[in-house]
Amino acid sequence: MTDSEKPSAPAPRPGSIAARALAARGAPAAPGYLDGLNPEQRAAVETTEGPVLVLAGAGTGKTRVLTTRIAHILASGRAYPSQILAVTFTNKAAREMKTRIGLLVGEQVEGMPWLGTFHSIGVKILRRHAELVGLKSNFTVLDPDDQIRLIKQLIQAENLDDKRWPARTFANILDGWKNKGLTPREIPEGDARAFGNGKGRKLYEDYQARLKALNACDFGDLLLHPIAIFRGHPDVLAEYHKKFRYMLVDEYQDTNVAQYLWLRLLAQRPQRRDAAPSQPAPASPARDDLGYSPIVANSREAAPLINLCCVGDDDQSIYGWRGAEVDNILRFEKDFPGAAVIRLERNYRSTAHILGAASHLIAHNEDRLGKTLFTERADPEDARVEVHAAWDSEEEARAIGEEIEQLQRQGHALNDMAILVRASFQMREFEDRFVTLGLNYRVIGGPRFYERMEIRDALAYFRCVCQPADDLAFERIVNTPKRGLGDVTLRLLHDYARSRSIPLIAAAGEVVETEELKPKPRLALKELVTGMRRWSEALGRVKHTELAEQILEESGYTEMWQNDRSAEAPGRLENLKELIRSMEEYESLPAFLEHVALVMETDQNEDLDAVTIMTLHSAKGLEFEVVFLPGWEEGLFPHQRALDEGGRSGLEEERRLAYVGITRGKKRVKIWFVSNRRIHGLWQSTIPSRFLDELPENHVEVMEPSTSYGGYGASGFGGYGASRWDGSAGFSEGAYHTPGWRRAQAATGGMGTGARHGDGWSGGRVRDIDYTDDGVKAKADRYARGAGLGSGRQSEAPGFAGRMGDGAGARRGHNQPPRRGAGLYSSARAGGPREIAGELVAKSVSTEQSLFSVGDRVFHLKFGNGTVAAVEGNKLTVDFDKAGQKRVLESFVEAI
DNA sequence: GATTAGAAGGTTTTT
DNA sequence: CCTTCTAATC
Repeated sequence: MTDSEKPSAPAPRPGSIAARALAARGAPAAPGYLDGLNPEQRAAVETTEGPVLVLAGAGTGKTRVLTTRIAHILASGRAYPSQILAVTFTNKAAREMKTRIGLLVGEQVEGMPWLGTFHSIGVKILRRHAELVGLKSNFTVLDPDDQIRLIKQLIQAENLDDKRWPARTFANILDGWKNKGLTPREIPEGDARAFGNGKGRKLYEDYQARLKALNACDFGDLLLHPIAIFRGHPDVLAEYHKKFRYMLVDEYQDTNVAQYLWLRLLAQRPQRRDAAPSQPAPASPARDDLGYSPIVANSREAAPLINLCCVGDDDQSIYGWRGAEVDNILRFEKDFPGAAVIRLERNYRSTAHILGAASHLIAHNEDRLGKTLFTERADPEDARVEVHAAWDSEEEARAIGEEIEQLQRQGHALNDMAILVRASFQMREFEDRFVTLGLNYRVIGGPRFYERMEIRDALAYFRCVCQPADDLAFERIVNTPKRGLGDVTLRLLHDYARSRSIPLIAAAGEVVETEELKPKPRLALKELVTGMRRWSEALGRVKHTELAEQILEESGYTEMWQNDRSAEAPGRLENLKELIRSMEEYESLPAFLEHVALVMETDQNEDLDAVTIMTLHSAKGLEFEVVFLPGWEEGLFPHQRALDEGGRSGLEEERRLAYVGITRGKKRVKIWFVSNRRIHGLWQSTIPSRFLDELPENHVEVMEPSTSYGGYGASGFGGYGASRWDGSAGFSEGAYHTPGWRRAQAATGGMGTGARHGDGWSGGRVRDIDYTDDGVKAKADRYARGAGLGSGRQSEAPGFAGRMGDGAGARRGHNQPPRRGAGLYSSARAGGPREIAGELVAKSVSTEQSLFSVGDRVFHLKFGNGTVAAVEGNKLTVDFDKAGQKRVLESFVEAI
């Protein structure tokens, strides 16, 4: 045990006279840290004993409660810092918590070794007992990339076609199993059969065996191994039972089954009478089958106290798709009978309109514990939640850009504004627009620093040096830079290593002494091997930052990039320097490596004033004065795939996402939807999201389209006919059946609930953007240089020549969205019949004979009358009288 | 072994 | 449409 407990002077036993005395002492004059808490928050802080569930709605001071609670436990002498287990999901949350506790209790926070993420605490526990699961305590934590490479090897070893059975897919399946806390033996038979010709279970077993051989584990194992240890070694578990007096869990709604089991093992003390603390879990992940009886807290006899406090918000559970079990939070009271449930509903963040809109929306969900946020702020000046329509996504970006500029002119900081999108492909249009506007923006969630190729290569070198058994790292760098050590050499090394059961590096060391390799590769390998030996030997002797530099120099890695002519090379070298710099804070190379494995993140430059663009998922927990929510269209949001695969609960999760989005706004929330969006390069008609119809009329304002683009459709909502807001049309609860909904359907040619969108939506990536740590600058520079670094993208920014005006299509090339309405622009453009590929595509190509033939006159709801120019299956090419030539689906037109 | 053409596939993501 | 990865070249 490394932490600084003082067993000689235990904290007063809760409930003891000393404890009560302490509490009483605090009672008359409440300590300062309790000031300013509302009654519910205060209850959440002061109910220290027994299980507590705090349902903390968005913006209700959740973190404050958590940190104050810890401060209170410490200040009242209930426990020492080292006796508190406080778990979060992200490093960021852990860091913030630590800082804020520090503000309350000062130095004491430094004595809290058990404040961290599930995974970092898992690592800590595992390092202490690694040998119990067959690892050495200096095991490596594999990152997903290594994991996939390893799985690929295994799939090939099984003689499976790695095309048909992609490693990535198996990695996902594996992840799912581990999220559920399942060991190879426990996975459902069906699952096991479904992958790789029934070899799923075998692959899982092989994978685990391989990890053990590599002295490594993956992220999932950081939870699963401790669970196995706790189950198999009651003495170890007891040690932790004794240690942790108070447990706190943040974002409880995001916990998966494995995390639940982990927590439960720690929280559940053995009962006196039926002393069976650890029962084996059966194969099924279903909670009721796990063999746990509810924990009876503070029950008669000696059942020890479980001072577990979980904080969460079922309405913000948005990670079901990656294994989170909302059910964990919904069942808390059953799991822990007698639990105190405290609701925090007083919101300090948003206006009444925003809260009203969010609450009304989320009320459409059935699976929830039910909370209603309220605020005391009542400012008649507060803006309602705005709903805007745009013709297409380009206009959406343009209009939002304009609005942001206007807000900026009014004195708002860009830092106070955010654009929250459902899917990352939506970001691009905003980026493009902002670049042409010269508007600073920052993208959250791009490729992370530690995921960059050069960084991963460098780390692989370090890993080889620190952990000679790390074959994966060795494989990564054996021929980087190019040394002429290709497949042949590697295969030989593998065979050699396997036959002797030694790691690759060791094998390499031996092979170079033999005649097995040709002179050239032999020499190259020898140089690498001697380098490794030299570096390993220098490990404790030379300062780690210097050693790191030395490794990169001597291996030729730095040189490789110096000789690289490509545009990215300088940036990569810069990143390598940054890597070395960031090592300063750590004591040694191994210490740094551990940090890297768990904390895959880069600090964003927050000094710069910039609009934030990010996904709704990554926005959870944040707040902004002004929030833009674009893309509220069926199929995109709610996402088609969530609907298809998740059914009602999928829809509910999407709705929670919408709720999260709205509740990020403090002052203003502006929702947008468009009528046409480009999906996979093809333009598709879209219909407004059902969530729009679930917003309450009295908190929402439907905005008229700005004048320059107006003129389409009869009402404000482009082309969709009247919406429920602009008439006296009644407002009913039925999500699918509001007048607006039905009209929208009718107006788009009877497109169902997205069914026609084929197999889903998606889009390009923003990944090519070569962000340095400061995304904003990198992107701007790239355009400033004129020479595009990436592929295609720069072709869309025509030089910079003439900022594209706001008029329609400065950039419209041959792929255009359908022109709006009755061809506003149809004859305005220069030259001849334009090639218009505005395609409305359905994947379900009917083989039937078309009802139409060339020359037929047809009518299309959006494009008006036209003449059929060509027929191709169920797709027609139509020369519209006003809108030009388009390809449309037969079902979208009718004969006239 | 490096370059290049073609195919596949394209929600959300932390650790 | 656009990116990414693999297979087929030189």
